[in-house]
Amino acid sequence: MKILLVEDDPQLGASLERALHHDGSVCEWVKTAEDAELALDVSFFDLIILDWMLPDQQGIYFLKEARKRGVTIPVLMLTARTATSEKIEGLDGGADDYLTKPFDLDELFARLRSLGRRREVKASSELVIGGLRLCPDRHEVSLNEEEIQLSKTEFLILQKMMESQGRYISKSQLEEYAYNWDNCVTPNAIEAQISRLRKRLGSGVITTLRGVGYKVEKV
Amino acid sequence: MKILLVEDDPQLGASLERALHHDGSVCEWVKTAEDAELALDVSFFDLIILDWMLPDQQGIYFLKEARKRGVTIPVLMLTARTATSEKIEGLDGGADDYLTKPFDLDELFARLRSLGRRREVKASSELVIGGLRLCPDRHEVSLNEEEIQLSKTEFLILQKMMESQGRYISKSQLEEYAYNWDNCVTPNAIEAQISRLRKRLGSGVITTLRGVGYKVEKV
DNA sequence: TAGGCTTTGTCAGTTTTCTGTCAGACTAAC
DNA sequence: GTTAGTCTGACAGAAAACTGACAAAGCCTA
Repeated sequence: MKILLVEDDPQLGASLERALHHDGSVCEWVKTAEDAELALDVSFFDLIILDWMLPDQQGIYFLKEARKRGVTIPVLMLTARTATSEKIEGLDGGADDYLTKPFDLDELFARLRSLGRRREVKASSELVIGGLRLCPDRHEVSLNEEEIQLSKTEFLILQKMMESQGRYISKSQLEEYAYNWDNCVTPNAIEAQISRLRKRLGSGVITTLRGVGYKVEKV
Repeated sequence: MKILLVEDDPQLGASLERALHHDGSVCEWVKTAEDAELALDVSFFDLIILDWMLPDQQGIYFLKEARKRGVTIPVLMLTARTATSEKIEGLDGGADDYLTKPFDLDELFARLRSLGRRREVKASSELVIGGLRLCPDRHEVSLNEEEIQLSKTEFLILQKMMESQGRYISKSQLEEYAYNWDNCVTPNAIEAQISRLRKRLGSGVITTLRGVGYKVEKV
């Protein structure tokens, strides 16, 4: 895991850097918000550990700016402050987690693992709804542990529906997703695909709301 | 945001449920791991608040099992324990965040927002009046936790009425909203829709004020 | 390259569901 | 009791969705 550590306290910074290295992570340690910004522009990071107080800027302002610029990397804030109102400011400013000094290194690592895991989960992102399971990487689908063969388009459509997590998804959305608008197809193409999907998954898995769209039901 | 609250302490549970409702979230409160599992099988949630100690199972085991089964919903664990080793166990068991009792409600909300944001869950603007709940996002309606199927137009009309928050809303307003004036329909079209809505929601939910309009009553 | 198999969009016919209209009943207010 | 407004069951037209058949296209194998 590649971590950007933004901490101006030389002692804490050094020991954190050492500990992170020891933990098997790659760590870039910067001491100012300006350097942090530079680092973000230049490299890719999985995680940011951000001190609340920095010499050139409040960490929280740096964070807010970064979020505005579209940085979505998980951020764990460090601070000596324990006041709840400030924790809230931090979390609402875009932090994903929050730790008050002094803290236990092991807890820090556990929180980092938790933050990092989420990213991995998203990356591998097996989709599960009830007994239905879809693995985009492997291009596999199973229903109640039983494998089901789907064609390419059927798979795409089911994936899109499962990604929307129980929300109805319209035919035009599915069309856009499955055909990229390149191919002009009739709306009936989607209907046909849904019909074929139902034949394979059994009825009851995909429900229709007239005029709205389709969704995958928990079965 | 739809939240599953797993907490056996009746006092804490009740006050959390109230607070979450007040915050605009939909909250399903269960007291045992078994019920939590059931709830997960049946409904979709954006977030889980999980107590460490449950009557039938340790919350952490429940969580580990759920993660194994592919549940990726963010989880915030609640506990009276402050020992770091247990925090670590919680986080490594699949929790996304951790809060020790007693905690500040505002901090809890901030952490929930942070978790929800991470998931890129749009803060779904749930409409709630008494036991009636409407989620425009999911196109779902429930009355006293029981789901109710509505057609597209019925849904639109109920939504408009619920948005006007206890004020009477006239037939012509509803007509404008539901038909965009494109379709010239008789006022009776709305009356028919109201009649159908009443059939589904039960009488007493929608009241009429002659010459003025309709409103949704707290039930 | 031919033949067989699968995939998939289209068509057409069918089915399902929705929904506006009508007519007659009902109701509250005067 | 009258009247205007509202309610609701029945109905029918329309819209949306479903599905079997088919054919074009792609792919694999011999």
